[in-house]
Amino acid sequence: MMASRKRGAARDRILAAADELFYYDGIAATGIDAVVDRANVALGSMYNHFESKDALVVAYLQRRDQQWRATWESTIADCVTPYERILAIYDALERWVSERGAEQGCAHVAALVQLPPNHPGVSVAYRHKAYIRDRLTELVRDGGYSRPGEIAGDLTVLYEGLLANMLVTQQPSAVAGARRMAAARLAGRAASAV
Amino acid sequence: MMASRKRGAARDRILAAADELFYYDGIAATGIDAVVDRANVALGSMYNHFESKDALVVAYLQRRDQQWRATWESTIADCVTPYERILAIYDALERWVSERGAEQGCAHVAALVQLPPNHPGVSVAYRHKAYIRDRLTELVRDGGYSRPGEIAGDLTVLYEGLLANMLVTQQPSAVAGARRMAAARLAGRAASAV
DNA sequence: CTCTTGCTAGAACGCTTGTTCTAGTGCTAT
DNA sequence: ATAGCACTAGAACAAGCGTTCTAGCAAGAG
Repeated sequence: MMASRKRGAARDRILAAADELFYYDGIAATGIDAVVDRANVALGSMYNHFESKDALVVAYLQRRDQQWRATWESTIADCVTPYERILAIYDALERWVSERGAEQGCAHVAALVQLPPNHPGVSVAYRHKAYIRDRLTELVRDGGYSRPGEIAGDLTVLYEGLLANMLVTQQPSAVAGARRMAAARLAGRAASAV
Repeated sequence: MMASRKRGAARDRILAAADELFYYDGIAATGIDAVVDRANVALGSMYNHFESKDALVVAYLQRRDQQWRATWESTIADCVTPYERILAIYDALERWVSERGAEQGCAHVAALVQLPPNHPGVSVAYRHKAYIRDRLTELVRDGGYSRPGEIAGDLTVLYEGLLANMLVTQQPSAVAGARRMAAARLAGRAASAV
C-alpha cells in the first residue's frame, strides 16, 4: 500500500483535458470520449477516478474555483492599502487572462447556462459567485467604506461585465476602463443620488 | 392565394415555445420534441416551417434581437436629452426585465456559450452585440462626448454585467447601481487617468 | 518470481436526439 | 361539393451519448 506508483497521474491529465474541452467547447458539447482521447487515458481509467461525467464536471468547476481564488488572494496579498486590495480583483483578472486566457468568459456562468438546475455543478457555480461577492464585501468593509454590500454589488457587476465582454469581444481590452469605473465608485462620486 | 387562413399561426406558437424553452432550459438541452409538445404542434409542422433545429435557433435569436431593439428604441424615443438617451439602455433593461424577466441573463451570450463556433446562430449573436455597441457609440457621440468609443465600451461592460448578474443572483436589483456608475462615467469623473 | 493493482483497448448496452416518412383529417377557396 | 393545403399522429432510422463490462498488460511490493 502507501503511495504506490505515480498514483493520480492519469487523474491530473483527465482534469487538465476536461478543463480545456469543457471551457472552450462547452460542457454538454464535449463527450467523455473526447476527454479520454485528449488525456491519453483509457475510458475505464476515467470511470475509476470519477464516478460519472457529472462528477467530472463538478471537479472541473471546483478546480477552476480554487485556481481563481489562489490568483486573486495572491494579488490581494501584494497590495499595501485597503483601497488597492479592493481593486485587486481587476488586476487579478488581468493577470489571469494574460496567463490563461478567458475567451469564453466565466466558466461558472457558462455552467449556469449549460447545466440543468438539479445538476450538482450548479451549486458549485453559485457558491463560487457567492464567495466572490462575500470576499469583495469584506474587502470593502475593511476599507472603511459605508454600505459595503452596495459597493461590492456594483463592483461585482463590473467584474461580471468584464468576463461577459471578453466572451463577446474576444479580447480583454475593457479591464482598464472597468477598473477606473470601480475606482470612481469607491471615490463616492457615484454613490450620491443620481 | 392571398392571405389564406391563419397562415403561420402554428409558426408563431412554435417560436413562442422555442423562446421559452431555449431561454430557460438551454438550447442544447431542449429537444425538438419538447418544443413541438409545448407548441401543441405536430412534428411535421415544425419541419414545414423550419428547415432544421439550427434554423429554429437562428429564428429564436433573431426574434429576441428584434424585440430588444424595439423596446430599447422605444425607450430612447421617450427621452428628451441626449444624456437621457444614452442612459436609456438601463431603463430599457429594467422595463424588459419587469415585463419578461431575465433570470437566465442574455440569450445571445448564452448562445455563444452553448453553440459550436460554426453554428449559424453564433453570427446572429455577434451581430446583436455589435449592434448594441454601435448604437451606444452613436448615442454617446450625439451627446457631444469625446472618445465616444471608449465611453460606449465602458457602458457596454456595465450592461453586460447587469445581465450576467441577473443570471447569478436571480434578481434585477443591481440596475440602479449600474445606471449611477454609467452616469458617473458620463460626468467624466472616471475618464481622467487613474 | 508472483501477486496485486492501476492501466489499456475496445466491444456492447440502452437511451436520447434530429430527421424523414407515411397516412389520415379538416378547413378554405373556388 | 370538391380539390388543395396545412395540419395531425406516430412510426422508423441513423447517429451520438454516457455507462458498463471483459480481457490483457506492465510494474512495484511481498
